[in-house]
Amino acid sequence: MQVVWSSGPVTGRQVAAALADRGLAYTTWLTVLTRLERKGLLSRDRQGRAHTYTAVASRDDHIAVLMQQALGQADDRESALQHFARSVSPHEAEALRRALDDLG
Amino acid sequence: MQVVWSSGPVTGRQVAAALADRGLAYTTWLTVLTRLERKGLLSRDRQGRAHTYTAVASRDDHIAVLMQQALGQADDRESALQHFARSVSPHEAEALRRALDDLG
DNA sequence: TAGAACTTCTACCGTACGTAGTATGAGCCG
DNA sequence: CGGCTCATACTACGTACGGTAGAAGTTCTA
Repeated sequence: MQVVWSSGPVTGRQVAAALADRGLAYTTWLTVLTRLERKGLLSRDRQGRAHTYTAVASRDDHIAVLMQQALGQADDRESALQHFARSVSPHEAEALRRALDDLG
Repeated sequence: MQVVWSSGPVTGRQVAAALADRGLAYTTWLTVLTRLERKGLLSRDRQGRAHTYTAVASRDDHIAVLMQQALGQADDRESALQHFARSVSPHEAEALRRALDDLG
């Protein structure tokens, strides 16, 4: 499902071609694209007879939203963030620290 | 659903009492507890004729798991973390920084 | 204008969740 | 010990969503 994102704006035909190895029908991919659009993850744009689908947000932005949603369930957001910080690898902790420093 | 966590080990009766304002049947809460147990979020323990349900992980731990799952969809985890870092409030960024520092 | 390409509509299946009734088992009290 | 009460287990129904796809309708284009 998310694989679609990686390749920039696509038409149904292109998706079906890119993921032909899964042996799914073309209309299946159209349905998937339509549902992703209804869900707000993709936007589309008619180009001649075909639609071109574009990701509304980058994958990283989308992941940030998902993480924020998880965080939203917290009673105490900061405490939850602290737990999360303890759950990442040292390498990732370092990356996170750098990112925070870059915030200024 | 998640409200159950906050109060430590509980029996079905206690849950139903605590959430009586929702006007749901007692057996509804039993079903919910059973499903949460099957899902691995709660563990239970027979205490006489009743079961006592205990959260397997704290809410914060659970949230950390959810956040990790979101992160797991990333192509480049560090990049995703950086995006996430940019999505938190300054206050939370500070808390996160402190938590990372505490990691040693 | 006919055919190809593309979409839209509709559909079926499985799974999950919200909600709850009925049946069954366990413990306690007289 | 027998029955009453309480708790659970089993089953069920509706809704929603994701995966999968065919049939019907629309729009280019040669």
